[in-house]
Amino acid sequence: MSVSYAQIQADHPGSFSHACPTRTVLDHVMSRWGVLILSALSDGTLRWGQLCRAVDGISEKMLASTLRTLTADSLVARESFPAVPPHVEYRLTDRGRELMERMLPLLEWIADNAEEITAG
Amino acid sequence: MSVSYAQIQADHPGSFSHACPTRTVLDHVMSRWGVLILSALSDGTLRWGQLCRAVDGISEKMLASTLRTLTADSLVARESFPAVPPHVEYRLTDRGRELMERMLPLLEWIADNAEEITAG
DNA sequence: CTGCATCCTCTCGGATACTG
DNA sequence: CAGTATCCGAGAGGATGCAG
Repeated sequence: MSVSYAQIQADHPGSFSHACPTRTVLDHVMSRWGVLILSALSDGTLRWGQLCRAVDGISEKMLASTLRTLTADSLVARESFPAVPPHVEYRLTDRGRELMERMLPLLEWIADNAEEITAG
Repeated sequence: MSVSYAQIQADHPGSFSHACPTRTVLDHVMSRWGVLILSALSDGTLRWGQLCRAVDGISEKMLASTLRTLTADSLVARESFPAVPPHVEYRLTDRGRELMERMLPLLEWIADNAEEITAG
């Protein structure tokens, strides 16, 4: 049996309604930069500078802001190594990896179909 | 073999870079209201008024605007029945259904974990 | 019933400069 | 290297009113 939206709402009454936590998570995870940061980290640990380059076009401000949100949601873990110069690593948590397992098939489909969709 | 972000980018060079069509599709499909409208339609055809009620909290302006975007992307089909009063139906296209097949597992995970994430 | 037009607000997000 | 602080514009998005 494949999952249906009706089934999800039956299992979670009130899901995706206005004030539901799902809306908050949706906003964080499906945000413009959130998706791309999570995707970049899905290939492994990255440092700040590497992330800045991996996520094409992101500003330092949005990188900092989005990383704070994702870290607060325990989807991304931040590890700081006291050293000069500073060294900070970001990686997915187990929860973040679970999320990306479900996100990547979607991204693959988008990569496969984006050209045709925007050509329309 | 499970899909990886690196593999997606290997198959589609330049994917998810700044000016890539994937960015546009991402913005449409993962937009605040786009997800919810597509989800509501994944259970079947709905009329304007039903959609307005199904997507809790949406304004008429954003419903119209988002529907136009999704229709232009051929993810949603609009069918108008000449009658008084007007009768208009919206449903997923085949392309839209393909998309939602990959989106729903993600939404299910979010529904399962949202409470714990926002509690953090 | 199904929208479009207008106005207004507020947040996202870019640019730039600065710090430990 | 890894951020923070500040300013500012553009666009998302809400409320209201009106049209076919």
